[in-house]
Amino acid sequence: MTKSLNREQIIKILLVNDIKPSLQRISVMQYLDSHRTHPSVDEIYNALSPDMPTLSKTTVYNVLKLLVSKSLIQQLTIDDKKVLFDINTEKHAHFICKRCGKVLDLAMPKNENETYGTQSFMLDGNYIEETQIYYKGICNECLKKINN
Amino acid sequence: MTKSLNREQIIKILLVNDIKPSLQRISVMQYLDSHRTHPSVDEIYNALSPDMPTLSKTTVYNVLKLLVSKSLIQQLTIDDKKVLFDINTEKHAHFICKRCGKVLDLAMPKNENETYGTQSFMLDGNYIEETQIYYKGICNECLKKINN
DNA sequence: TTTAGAATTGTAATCATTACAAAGTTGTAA
DNA sequence: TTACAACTTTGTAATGATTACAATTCTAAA
Repeated sequence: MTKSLNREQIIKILLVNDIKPSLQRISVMQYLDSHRTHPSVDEIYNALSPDMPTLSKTTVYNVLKLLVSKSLIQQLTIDDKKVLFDINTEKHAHFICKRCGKVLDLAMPKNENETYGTQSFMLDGNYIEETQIYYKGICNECLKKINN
Repeated sequence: MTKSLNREQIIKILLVNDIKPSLQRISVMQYLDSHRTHPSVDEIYNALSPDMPTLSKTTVYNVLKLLVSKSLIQQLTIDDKKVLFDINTEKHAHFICKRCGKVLDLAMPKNENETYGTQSFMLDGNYIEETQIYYKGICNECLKKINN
Protein backbone atom coordinates (compact mmCIF):
# COMPACT_ATOMS: atom_id res chain seq x y z
CA MET A 1 0.00 0.00 0.00
CA THR A 2 1.47 3.33 -1.06
CA LYS A 3 1.17 6.15 1.48
CA SER A 4 -0.81 9.06 0.19
CA LEU A 5 1.07 12.19 -0.83
CA ASN A 6 0.72 15.56 0.83
CA ARG A 7 0.51 18.82 -1.04
CA GLU A 8 4.22 19.58 -0.68
CA GLN A 9 5.20 16.22 -2.08
CA ILE A 10 2.93 16.68 -5.06
CA ILE A 11 4.41 20.10 -5.77
CA LYS A 12 7.88 18.58 -5.62
CA ILE A 13 6.92 15.84 -8.04
CA LEU A 14 5.53 18.40 -10.47
CA LEU A 15 8.59 20.63 -10.22
CA VAL A 16 10.99 17.73 -10.73
CA ASN A 17 9.10 17.00 -13.93
CA ASP A 18 9.26 20.59 -15.20
CA ILE A 19 5.60 21.24 -14.57
CA LYS A 20 4.54 24.50 -13.00
CA PRO A 21 2.55 23.59 -9.91
CA SER A 22 -0.66 25.46 -10.64
CA LEU A 23 -3.63 25.00 -8.35
CA GLN A 24 -5.43 23.02 -11.06
CA ARG A 25 -2.52 20.66 -11.62
CA ILE A 26 -1.97 20.09 -7.93
CA SER A 27 -5.66 19.41 -7.42
CA VAL A 28 -5.86 16.83 -10.19
CA MET A 29 -2.75 15.07 -8.89
CA GLN A 30 -4.11 15.15 -5.37
CA TYR A 31 -7.43 13.72 -6.47
CA LEU A 32 -5.78 10.89 -8.40
CA ASP A 33 -3.53 10.15 -5.45
CA SER A 34 -6.37 9.91 -2.97
CA HIS A 35 -8.86 8.15 -5.29
CA ARG A 36 -7.15 5.15 -6.74
CA THR A 37 -10.33 3.90 -8.36
CA HIS A 38 -9.23 4.77 -11.92
CA PRO A 39 -11.42 7.85 -12.30
CA SER A 40 -12.56 9.30 -15.61
CA VAL A 41 -12.27 12.93 -16.67
CA ASP A 42 -15.86 13.52 -15.61
CA GLU A 43 -15.39 12.03 -12.17
CA ILE A 44 -12.36 14.21 -11.56
CA TYR A 45 -14.07 17.30 -12.90
CA ASN A 46 -17.27 16.71 -10.90
CA ALA A 47 -15.32 16.08 -7.73
CA LEU A 48 -13.11 19.17 -7.97
CA SER A 49 -15.66 21.53 -9.46
CA PRO A 50 -17.53 22.41 -6.21
CA ASP A 51 -14.35 23.70 -4.54
CA MET A 52 -13.04 25.28 -7.74
CA PRO A 53 -16.01 26.97 -9.34
CA THR A 54 -14.05 28.33 -12.30
CA LEU A 55 -12.46 25.00 -13.16
CA SER A 56 -13.04 24.04 -16.78
CA LYS A 57 -13.35 20.50 -18.03
CA THR A 58 -10.92 21.42 -20.77
CA THR A 59 -8.36 22.16 -18.08
CA VAL A 60 -8.87 18.71 -16.60
CA TYR A 61 -8.27 17.24 -20.06
CA ASN A 62 -5.19 19.44 -20.48
CA VAL A 63 -3.72 18.55 -17.10
CA LEU A 64 -4.29 14.83 -17.57
CA LYS A 65 -2.68 14.90 -21.01
CA LEU A 66 0.32 16.71 -19.55
CA LEU A 67 0.66 14.26 -16.66
CA VAL A 68 0.45 11.30 -19.05
CA SER A 69 3.11 12.84 -21.31
CA LYS A 70 5.42 13.07 -18.29
CA SER A 71 4.56 9.50 -17.25
CA LEU A 72 3.32 10.69 -13.88
CA ILE A 73 0.03 8.92 -14.50
CA GLN A 74 -1.17 6.17 -16.80
CA GLN A 75 -4.06 6.29 -19.23
CA LEU A 76 -6.23 3.17 -19.35
CA THR A 77 -8.28 2.14 -22.38
CA ILE A 78 -9.89 -0.84 -20.66
CA ASP A 79 -13.35 0.79 -20.80
CA ASP A 80 -14.80 1.24 -24.27
CA LYS A 81 -16.87 4.24 -23.19
CA LYS A 82 -14.24 6.56 -21.78
CA VAL A 83 -10.60 6.82 -20.88
CA LEU A 84 -9.56 6.22 -17.26
CA PHE A 85 -6.52 7.37 -15.29
CA ASP A 86 -4.26 5.72 -12.74
CA ILE A 87 -1.56 7.38 -10.65
CA ASN A 88 -0.23 3.99 -9.59
CA THR A 89 2.85 3.41 -11.74
CA GLU A 90 3.81 0.15 -10.07
CA LYS A 91 3.47 -3.01 -12.12
CA HIS A 92 -0.08 -4.24 -11.98
CA ALA A 93 -2.87 -5.52 -14.19
CA HIS A 94 -6.42 -4.16 -14.42
CA PHE A 95 -9.78 -5.87 -14.29
CA ILE A 96 -13.05 -4.33 -15.45
CA CYS A 97 -16.42 -5.70 -14.45
CA LYS A 98 -18.67 -5.86 -17.49
CA ARG A 99 -21.71 -5.56 -15.22
CA CYS A 100 -20.95 -2.65 -12.87
CA GLY A 101 -18.04 -1.06 -14.73
CA LYS A 102 -15.73 -1.04 -11.71
CA VAL A 103 -12.01 -1.27 -12.43
CA LEU A 104 -9.81 -3.14 -9.97
CA ASP A 105 -6.07 -3.58 -9.66
CA LEU A 106 -4.85 -7.15 -9.91
CA ALA A 107 -1.41 -8.66 -9.66
CA MET A 108 0.57 -9.00 -12.85
CA PRO A 109 0.82 -12.59 -14.00
CA LYS A 110 4.28 -13.96 -13.29
CA ASN A 111 6.47 -13.62 -16.29
CA GLU A 112 10.00 -14.58 -17.28
CA ASN A 113 10.91 -11.40 -19.04
CA GLU A 114 10.17 -8.47 -16.83
CA THR A 115 8.73 -6.26 -19.49
CA TYR A 116 5.50 -4.96 -18.02
CA GLY A 117 4.34 -1.51 -17.09
CA THR A 118 6.15 1.64 -18.12
CA GLN A 119 9.46 0.05 -19.10
CA SER A 120 10.49 0.45 -22.72
CA PHE A 121 11.89 -2.37 -24.83
CA MET A 122 12.06 -3.60 -28.42
CA LEU A 123 9.77 -6.34 -29.73
CA ASP A 124 9.86 -7.54 -33.34
CA GLY A 125 11.44 -4.25 -34.35
CA ASN A 126 8.78 -2.17 -32.63
CA TYR A 127 9.56 0.17 -29.76
CA ILE A 128 7.27 -0.68 -26.84
CA GLU A 129 6.71 2.10 -24.33
CA GLU A 130 3.85 0.65 -22.29
CA THR A 131 2.42 -2.77 -21.58
CA GLN A 132 -1.09 -3.09 -20.27
CA ILE A 133 -2.86 -6.24 -19.16
CA TYR A 134 -6.63 -6.04 -19.10
CA TYR A 135 -8.91 -8.65 -17.62
CA LYS A 136 -12.63 -8.40 -18.40
CA GLY A 137 -15.41 -10.29 -16.69
CA ILE A 138 -17.75 -10.20 -13.68
CA CYS A 139 -16.52 -8.96 -10.33
CA ASN A 140 -16.81 -10.59 -6.95
CA GLU A 141 -19.68 -8.41 -5.80
CA CYS A 142 -21.74 -8.73 -8.97
CA LEU A 143 -21.35 -12.52 -8.83
CA LYS A 144 -22.94 -12.49 -5.38
CA LYS A 145 -25.82 -10.32 -6.57
CA ILE A 146 -26.47 -12.64 -9.52
CA ASN A 147 -26.58 -15.68 -7.23
CA ASN A 148 -29.29 -14.16 -5.03
CA MET B 1 -1.17 -18.50 -40.78
CA THR B 2 -4.86 -19.36 -40.75
CA LYS B 3 -6.36 -20.18 -44.16
CA SER B 4 -9.13 -17.78 -45.11
CA LEU B 5 -12.68 -19.02 -44.91
CA ASN B 6 -15.01 -19.37 -47.87
CA ARG B 7 -18.62 -18.35 -47.86
CA GLU B 8 -19.89 -21.84 -47.05
CA GLN B 9 -17.60 -22.15 -44.05
CA ILE B 10 -18.73 -18.79 -42.72
CA ILE B 11 -22.38 -19.80 -43.06
CA LYS B 12 -21.65 -23.00 -41.17
CA ILE B 13 -19.93 -21.13 -38.36
CA LEU B 14 -22.91 -18.79 -38.05
CA LEU B 15 -25.44 -21.64 -38.05
CA VAL B 16 -23.49 -23.60 -35.44
CA ASN B 17 -23.72 -20.52 -33.25
CA ASP B 18 -27.46 -20.08 -33.73
CA ILE B 19 -27.07 -17.05 -35.94
CA LYS B 20 -29.20 -16.76 -39.06
CA PRO B 21 -26.77 -16.30 -41.92
CA SER B 22 -28.10 -13.08 -43.40
CA LEU B 23 -26.20 -11.38 -46.21
CA GLN B 24 -25.13 -8.61 -43.84
CA ARG B 25 -23.79 -11.01 -41.23
CA ILE B 26 -21.96 -13.13 -43.76
CA SER B 27 -20.44 -10.02 -45.30
CA VAL B 28 -19.15 -8.66 -42.01
CA MET B 29 -17.66 -12.04 -41.08
CA GLN B 30 -16.11 -12.34 -44.52
CA TYR B 31 -14.60 -8.89 -44.28
CA LEU B 32 -13.14 -9.57 -40.84
CA ASP B 33 -11.76 -12.88 -42.03
CA SER B 34 -10.03 -11.43 -45.07
CA HIS B 35 -8.85 -8.19 -43.40
CA ARG B 36 -7.05 -9.14 -40.25
CA THR B 37 -5.93 -5.58 -39.61
CA HIS B 38 -8.30 -5.02 -36.68
CA PRO B 39 -10.80 -2.85 -38.55
CA SER B 40 -13.18 -0.38 -36.94
CA VAL B 41 -16.92 -0.13 -37.52
CA ASP B 42 -16.32 2.65 -40.04
CA GLU B 43 -13.72 0.72 -42.00
CA ILE B 44 -16.05 -2.25 -42.28
CA TYR B 45 -19.02 -0.10 -43.21
CA ASN B 46 -17.09 1.90 -45.80
CA ALA B 47 -15.66 -1.24 -47.35
CA LEU B 48 -18.97 -3.07 -47.64
CA SER B 49 -21.17 -0.11 -48.45
CA PRO B 50 -20.33 0.19 -52.18
CA ASP B 51 -21.48 -3.37 -52.88
CA MET B 52 -24.41 -3.18 -50.46
CA PRO B 53 -25.96 0.23 -51.04
CA THR B 54 -28.71 -0.25 -48.49
CA LEU B 55 -26.35 -1.34 -45.71
CA SER B 56 -26.77 0.71 -42.59
CA LYS B 57 -24.02 1.51 -40.14
CA THR B 58 -26.40 0.53 -37.36
CA THR B 59 -26.52 -2.94 -38.89
CA VAL B 60 -22.75 -3.17 -38.78
CA TYR B 61 -22.89 -2.22 -35.09
CA ASN B 62 -25.64 -4.79 -34.51
CA VAL B 63 -23.80 -7.58 -36.30
CA LEU B 64 -20.53 -6.90 -34.52
CA LYS B 65 -22.23 -6.85 -31.13
CA LEU B 66 -23.89 -10.18 -31.95
CA LEU B 67 -20.65 -11.78 -33.09
CA VAL B 68 -18.86 -10.56 -29.96
CA SER B 69 -21.63 -11.96 -27.75
CA LYS B 70 -21.14 -15.35 -29.41
CA SER B 71 -17.36 -15.07 -29.03
CA LEU B 72 -16.87 -15.40 -32.78
CA ILE B 73 -14.87 -12.19 -32.78
CA GLN B 74 -13.04 -10.15 -30.18
CA GLN B 75 -13.53 -6.49 -29.39
CA LEU B 76 -10.33 -4.52 -28.77
CA THR B 77 -10.16 -1.35 -26.67
CA ILE B 78 -6.48 -0.70 -27.40
CA ASP B 79 -7.32 2.48 -29.33
CA ASP B 80 -8.79 5.30 -27.26
CA LYS B 81 -10.65 6.73 -30.26
CA LYS B 82 -12.71 3.78 -31.40
CA VAL B 83 -13.34 0.12 -30.80
CA LEU B 84 -11.61 -2.39 -33.09
CA PHE B 85 -12.47 -5.97 -34.01
CA ASP B 86 -10.46 -9.12 -34.48
CA ILE B 87 -11.67 -12.44 -35.86
CA ASN B 88 -8.47 -14.15 -34.73
CA THR B 89 -9.38 -15.99 -31.55
CA GLU B 90 -6.00 -17.62 -31.11
CA LYS B 91 -3.89 -16.45 -28.20
CA HIS B 92 -2.01 -13.34 -29.16
CA ALA B 93 -1.17 -9.88 -27.89
CA HIS B 94 -1.77 -6.58 -29.67
CA PHE B 95 0.48 -3.64 -30.35
CA ILE B 96 -0.70 -0.17 -31.35
CA CYS B 97 1.58 2.41 -32.88
CA LYS B 98 1.00 5.76 -31.22
CA ARG B 99 2.21 7.50 -34.36
CA CYS B 100 0.35 5.82 -37.24
CA GLY B 101 -2.37 4.06 -35.29
CA LYS B 102 -1.70 0.66 -36.86
CA VAL B 103 -2.50 -2.38 -34.71
CA LEU B 104 -0.30 -5.46 -35.04
CA ASP B 105 -0.53 -8.96 -33.67
CA LEU B 106 2.36 -9.99 -31.44
CA ALA B 107 3.13 -13.21 -29.66
CA MET B 108 1.83 -13.59 -26.12
CA PRO B 109 4.58 -13.37 -23.54
CA LYS B 110 5.42 -16.79 -22.15
CA ASN B 111 3.48 -17.45 -19.02
CA GLU B 112 3.23 -20.20 -16.45
CA ASN B 113 -0.51 -20.24 -16.05
CA GLU B 114 -2.10 -20.50 -19.45
CA THR B 115 -4.85 -18.03 -18.81
CA TYR B 116 -4.81 -15.74 -21.83
CA GLY B 117 -7.32 -15.07 -24.51
CA THR B 118 -10.92 -16.21 -24.35
CA GLN B 119 -10.50 -18.79 -21.58
CA SER B 120 -12.47 -18.15 -18.40
CA PHE B 121 -11.04 -18.53 -14.91
CA MET B 122 -11.34 -17.13 -11.39
CA LEU B 123 -8.95 -14.52 -10.03
CA ASP B 124 -9.29 -13.04 -6.52
CA GLY B 125 -12.96 -14.00 -6.53
CA ASN B 126 -13.62 -12.33 -9.86
CA TYR B 127 -14.76 -14.25 -12.92
CA ILE B 128 -12.41 -13.47 -15.80
CA GLU B 129 -13.83 -14.02 -19.27
CA GLU B 130 -11.18 -12.34 -21.39
CA THR B 131 -7.55 -11.41 -21.04
CA GLN B 132 -6.04 -8.82 -23.32
CA ILE B 133 -2.43 -7.73 -23.53
CA TYR B 134 -1.85 -4.38 -25.15
CA TYR B 135 1.54 -2.99 -26.10
CA LYS B 136 1.75 0.68 -27.02
CA GLY B 137 4.66 2.44 -28.67
CA ILE B 138 6.20 3.22 -32.08
CA CYS B 139 6.15 0.66 -34.85
CA ASN B 140 8.98 -0.57 -37.00
CA GLU B 141 8.00 1.54 -39.99
CA CYS B 142 7.47 4.76 -38.08
CA LEU B 143 10.86 4.31 -36.41
CA LYS B 144 12.49 4.25 -39.85
CA LYS B 145 10.65 7.39 -40.94
CA ILE B 146 11.73 9.23 -37.79
CA ASN B 147 15.39 8.31 -38.36
CA ASN B 148 15.40 9.82 -41.87
C1' DT C 1 -50.72 -16.86 -48.86
C1' DT C 2 -50.70 -14.98 -44.45
C1' DT C 3 -48.53 -13.51 -40.55
C1' DA C 4 -45.62 -13.18 -36.43
C1' DG C 5 -41.11 -12.68 -35.17
C1' DA C 6 -36.63 -11.37 -36.52
C1' DA C 7 -33.53 -8.35 -38.94
C1' DT C 8 -32.44 -4.16 -41.14
C1' DT C 9 -32.64 0.60 -41.87
C1' DG C 10 -32.45 5.78 -41.23
C1' DT C 11 -32.72 9.47 -38.26
C1' DA C 12 -32.10 11.70 -34.17
C1' DA C 13 -30.00 11.87 -29.72
C1' DT C 14 -26.20 11.29 -26.61
C1' DC C 15 -21.81 11.68 -24.86
C1' DA C 16 -16.70 11.90 -24.77
C1' DT C 17 -13.24 14.41 -26.68
C1' DT C 18 -10.93 18.11 -29.29
C1' DA C 19 -10.27 22.71 -31.47
C1' DC C 20 -9.79 27.19 -30.78
C1' DA C 21 -9.76 31.82 -29.48
C1' DA C 22 -10.27 34.89 -25.62
C1' DA C 23 -9.10 35.99 -20.99
C1' DG C 24 -6.23 35.50 -17.07
C1' DT C 25 -1.75 34.66 -14.72
C1' DT C 26 3.19 34.59 -13.93
C1' DG C 27 7.97 35.60 -14.02
C1' DT C 28 11.49 38.43 -15.53
C1' DA C 29 14.15 42.26 -17.33
C1' DA C 30 14.38 47.00 -17.55
C1' DT D 1 7.25 48.87 -10.01
C1' DT D 2 6.10 48.21 -14.85
C1' DA D 3 5.57 46.08 -19.13
C1' DC D 4 5.67 42.32 -21.77
C1' DA D 5 5.92 37.69 -23.48
C1' DA D 6 5.03 33.15 -22.53
C1' DC D 7 2.29 30.10 -20.37
C1' DT D 8 -2.16 28.56 -18.46
C1' DT D 9 -6.93 28.44 -17.98
C1' DT D 10 -11.44 28.96 -19.58
C1' DG D 11 -15.88 28.60 -22.31
C1' DT D 12 -17.99 27.55 -26.40
C1' DA D 13 -18.49 25.28 -30.47
C1' DA D 14 -17.35 21.43 -33.37
C1' DT D 15 -16.40 16.66 -34.14
C1' DG D 16 -17.04 11.91 -34.17
C1' DA D 17 -18.25 7.41 -32.22
C1' DT D 18 -21.98 5.09 -30.44
C1' DT D 19 -26.79 4.23 -29.07
C1' DA D 20 -31.92 4.68 -29.04
C1' DC D 21 -35.75 3.98 -31.38
C1' DA D 22 -39.43 3.53 -34.48
C1' DA D 23 -40.52 2.30 -39.13
C1' DT D 24 -39.77 -0.79 -42.78
C1' DT D 25 -38.42 -5.06 -44.76
C1' DC D 26 -37.50 -9.86 -44.68
C1' DT D 27 -38.15 -14.80 -43.54
C1' DA D 28 -39.98 -19.00 -42.45
C1' DA D 29 -43.61 -21.73 -40.90
C1' DA D 30 -48.52 -22.73 -40.76
